[in-house]
Amino acid sequence: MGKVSTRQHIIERADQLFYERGFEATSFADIAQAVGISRGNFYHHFKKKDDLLDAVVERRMANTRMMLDQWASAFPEPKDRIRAFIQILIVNQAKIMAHGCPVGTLCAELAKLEHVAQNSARQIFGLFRDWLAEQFRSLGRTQGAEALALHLLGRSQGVTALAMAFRDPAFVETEVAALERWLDSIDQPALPQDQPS
Amino acid sequence: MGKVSTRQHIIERADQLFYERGFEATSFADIAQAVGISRGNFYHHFKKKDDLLDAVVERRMANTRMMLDQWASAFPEPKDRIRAFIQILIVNQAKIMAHGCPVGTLCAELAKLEHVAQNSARQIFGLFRDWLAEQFRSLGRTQGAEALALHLLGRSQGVTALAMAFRDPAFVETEVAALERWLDSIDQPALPQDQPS
DNA sequence: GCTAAATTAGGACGCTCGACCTATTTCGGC
DNA sequence: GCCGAAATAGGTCGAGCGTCCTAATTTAGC
Repeated sequence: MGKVSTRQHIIERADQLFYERGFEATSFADIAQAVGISRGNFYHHFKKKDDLLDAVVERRMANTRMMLDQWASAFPEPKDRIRAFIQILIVNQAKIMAHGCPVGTLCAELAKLEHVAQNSARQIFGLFRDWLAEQFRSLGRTQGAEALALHLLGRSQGVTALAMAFRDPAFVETEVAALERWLDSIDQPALPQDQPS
Repeated sequence: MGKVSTRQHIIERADQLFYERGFEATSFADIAQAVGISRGNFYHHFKKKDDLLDAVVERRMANTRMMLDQWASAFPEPKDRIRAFIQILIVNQAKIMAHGCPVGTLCAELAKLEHVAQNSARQIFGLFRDWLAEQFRSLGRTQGAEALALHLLGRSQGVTALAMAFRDPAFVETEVAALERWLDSIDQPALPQDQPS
């Protein structure tokens, strides 16, 4: 039936704990206890803690891709798709105020540890950046699409950082409203009849 | 004599290492080695690691106050003061790309550890918020001064987050330029006549 | 149904950590 | 110059960590 493999179960719980407590602060014993298996069993699935981290990052990549695809199929309009991205700040507001952005905080931690996996973690941001850039391109902003994507990504990261520090729901809502106004104000240039290069 | 007390020396090095490597990842042995003292000597100055963290946060608070005061005395115009804040992103660009914002990353780490000192760390953000709000008030924005301050603080945090992840100097410079344009666009309402002062 | 492989359990290791302790040295007030 | 306090050095302890190991159990192929 709904039996998920132990390996998958480990990855899911590790994903959650890495998010809530951080990578270094989460021990194998913590995860084993959360999954309900022995510590020894652990090492049959993941020899090194870094292997587990790789699997978690891979899972987050896959989940992110799924989410982006889902938005793309749910919303035909690029602006609605971008709005869905902005709305994560509201949908996950409680978690964000408690533990920040899963991607941003992981990248920050790995950067401080000078961990090899920080390149992989950065790629999750890359997924959002590229997807957002594509939406802005669909809006006709073929020129600075990537800059717009990075701008929005950065704004979103800033909201999560202060949300975590101040834990003020009103701030999050104010900033989300500002982001949506910013999005609305983006001009959707009429397509020129011929491309004057 | 430039002789600084051992205690002060410890705090300075700990401040630096907490920033570069993170609080938990920095051990007493690391700091002792950096200072050039024995581990035993350490415990004469700080009984608990949390005591040292408190001292580091206090130091950062004091340094922040000094920096803000310095800006206030160097720039009579509120907009120039705010511009000085924005320019930290350029002045500390290299450090920020390597280790992020000292305040933001510390708050994030302490939040994940559910550490008692996260309230103290948050106060450093509070210093910036209040100081920025005062500048916006001086600009005539008495109404939404704090919201403007938090907006700017958040924008700055977002830049540091992506700067750390992507390590792209061009992104930082683009966003700083955007922030300065945003600042310039803030309307400075004409003072009403009945404001003699 | 047998057997080899996959899975699980749990102990053991070497190490590092924060914390504590006891000596020894340095220093300042009188 | 004496002496008590401050400062420094370095050892030790228990706990927790990632890692590894061996043994028991379950599973799957033929």
